[in-house]
Amino acid sequence: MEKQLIDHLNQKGRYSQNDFKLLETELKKLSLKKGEIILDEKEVCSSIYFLIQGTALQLYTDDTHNEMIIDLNGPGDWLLNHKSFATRKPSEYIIKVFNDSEVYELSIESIHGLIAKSQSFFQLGKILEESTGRVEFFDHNYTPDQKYQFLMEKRPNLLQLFPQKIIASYLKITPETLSRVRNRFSKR
Amino acid sequence: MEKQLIDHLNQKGRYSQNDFKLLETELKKLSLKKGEIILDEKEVCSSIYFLIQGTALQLYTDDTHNEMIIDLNGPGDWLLNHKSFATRKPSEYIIKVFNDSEVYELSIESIHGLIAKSQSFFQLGKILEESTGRVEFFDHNYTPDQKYQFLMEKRPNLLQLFPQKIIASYLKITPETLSRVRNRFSKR
DNA sequence: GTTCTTTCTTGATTTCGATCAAGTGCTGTT
DNA sequence: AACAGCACTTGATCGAAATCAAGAAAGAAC
Repeated sequence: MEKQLIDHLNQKGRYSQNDFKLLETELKKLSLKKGEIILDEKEVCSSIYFLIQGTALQLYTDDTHNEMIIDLNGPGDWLLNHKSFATRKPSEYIIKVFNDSEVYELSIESIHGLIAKSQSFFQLGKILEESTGRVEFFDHNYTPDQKYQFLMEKRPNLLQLFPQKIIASYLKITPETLSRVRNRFSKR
Repeated sequence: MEKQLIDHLNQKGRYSQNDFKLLETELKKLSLKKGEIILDEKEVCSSIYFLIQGTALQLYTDDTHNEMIIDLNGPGDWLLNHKSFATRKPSEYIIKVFNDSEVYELSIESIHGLIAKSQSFFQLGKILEESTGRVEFFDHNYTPDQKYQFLMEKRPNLLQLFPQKIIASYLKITPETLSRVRNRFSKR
């Protein structure tokens, strides 16, 4: 099992050596090519994925065929649609990798099995709930500057991982505006 | 137990007569005066509340002391902070009633007890996940007109239950703009 | 009832980000 | 090296919603 996941779990909770052994047998490592889809629209989210390497985005296509990006992810993030996972109903959005990526897949059945064997795995629920990386610019009515600041503070790695037009789309601003924001920030 | 809750549960899942009996013993009925706080900031959300009568709002105060309304609720809605409830960490926002209200309180201990007695109560998890009434204007960059349309379609009752300045705040638009939107819609 | 307060409406003005447009620079391909 | 294609920058213009301002309407208090 990758050190990355071990560190992540140790940081978020308490797991024994035996827990890691149990977990290891359930993980499936997948290598995905740029653009491959992890969870398609209308599909039920029945696994969670730990992003070891690469990048992923979560998006949907609205009525006017715009791709609306609702989350960006980098190494160490969990990929799943909470709502679909919990309700067993079709996902309203797509999760796909943006670059060639490596992920661990952990199915819902595996999770149930693990919990049956060790109570430690109850902690997974909390991790998932916490780790919606997703910054809520959305609740507020933030200005482009505030949104960018937020990203710099909360998820600076994303700024390195994605081109600006993707960042701009995620922030719901135009690439031109993002360019001007960055220009302003660089002069501070 | 109020018919309202029975109907709600029957509509969302399958419960036996006995389930209802079990549930009834765990419910605590509370009468709240206008403005009373159900879940305060920094408090852990350790109960869920079914709003029988009245109205409630969920909000937080940002750095510049504006009250940011993130959800509005009417009779038949569940009140809770999912994230705080799941992670057992302090809530980032407040839930309070807007008018004199009646609610059923169901504690997390009660829920665990109920699930131990009847598997039916697993369904509660799904209900809660589904019933974030919360419309996501936030993911999109909707215009005032689109936001209002959304509300009319998805949660028309809110328009009757709250004054326009509250609605406007929820939609992140000014009361002036809301007034103009309504004027436009009335002429269609 | 009358007054006081708050909500809502309507109009005029301003402002910020989108759009339109052109140019620069980088990367990969042949 | 030359070119094509794409990402990013920079400037000019436009437009929609915020802000500013005043008045009308609806409630609450007396």
